Amino acid sequence: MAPKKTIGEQQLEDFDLVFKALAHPSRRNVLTVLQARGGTMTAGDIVSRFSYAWPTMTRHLQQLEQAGLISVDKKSREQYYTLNAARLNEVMNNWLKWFE
Amino acid sequence: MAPKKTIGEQQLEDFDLVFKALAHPSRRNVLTVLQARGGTMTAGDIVSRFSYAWPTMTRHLQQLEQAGLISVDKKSREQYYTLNAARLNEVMNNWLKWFE
DNA sequence: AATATATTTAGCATTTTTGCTAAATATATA
DNA sequence: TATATATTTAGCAAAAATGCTAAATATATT
Repeated sequence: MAPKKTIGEQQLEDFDLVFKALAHPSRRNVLTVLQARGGTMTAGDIVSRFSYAWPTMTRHLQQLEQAGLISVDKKSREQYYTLNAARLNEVMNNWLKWFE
Repeated sequence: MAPKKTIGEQQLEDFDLVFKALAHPSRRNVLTVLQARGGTMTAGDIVSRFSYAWPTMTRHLQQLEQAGLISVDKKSREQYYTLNAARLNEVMNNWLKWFE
């Protein structure tokens, strides 16, 4: 049978993934670089702006993707990563609601 | 001489400490428990609501304190921890500004 | 003074995260 | 078909985070 998550459980899971993704400064930087450059970049463009080996960045990007903060679109050989700012704001504001 | 941090450097450091503190679900839970119970609790009250050994919770609380998300006031034997919701909202909103 | 209460510090083992290099895959170009 | 380009997967070592127990500290009570 399907996992059947309640809305609260889903939200808890979202908070977990998103806060874990945002825990590393370089992952936060990826998001701001994406935002600053219009929202979409290829993996290679992103890698070239950081001093990480490519596989290291690949993994950071995957974590951001699992959290839903970026999405990928493959075009021929290149991966286009797009910032999901709406999701970022939504999840964070949902969490911050508890502290208003 | 004094470290002389620019405002931007200070903010970067804030983001680092705050996001690191929020990375662990139990630390986030401590904040919501504090909020739900009026904003202030003793260390013992907090410990009793979680299934951690006391030293483990002590360390979580110290991390939250270093991030400025809670503050402590010692009264005789007890430590009163108080949620700093204003700081939480301020730091988070400062960061989220980049993605508006 | 002796004991009880509230909490922290020290030290250690386990798990998770991070970053790297080497190898693999997939698509494009010559 | 051979080679170049873009990127991921596998596997490992080092660093950081997490949780525990035992011991220490500090204050209150008897």
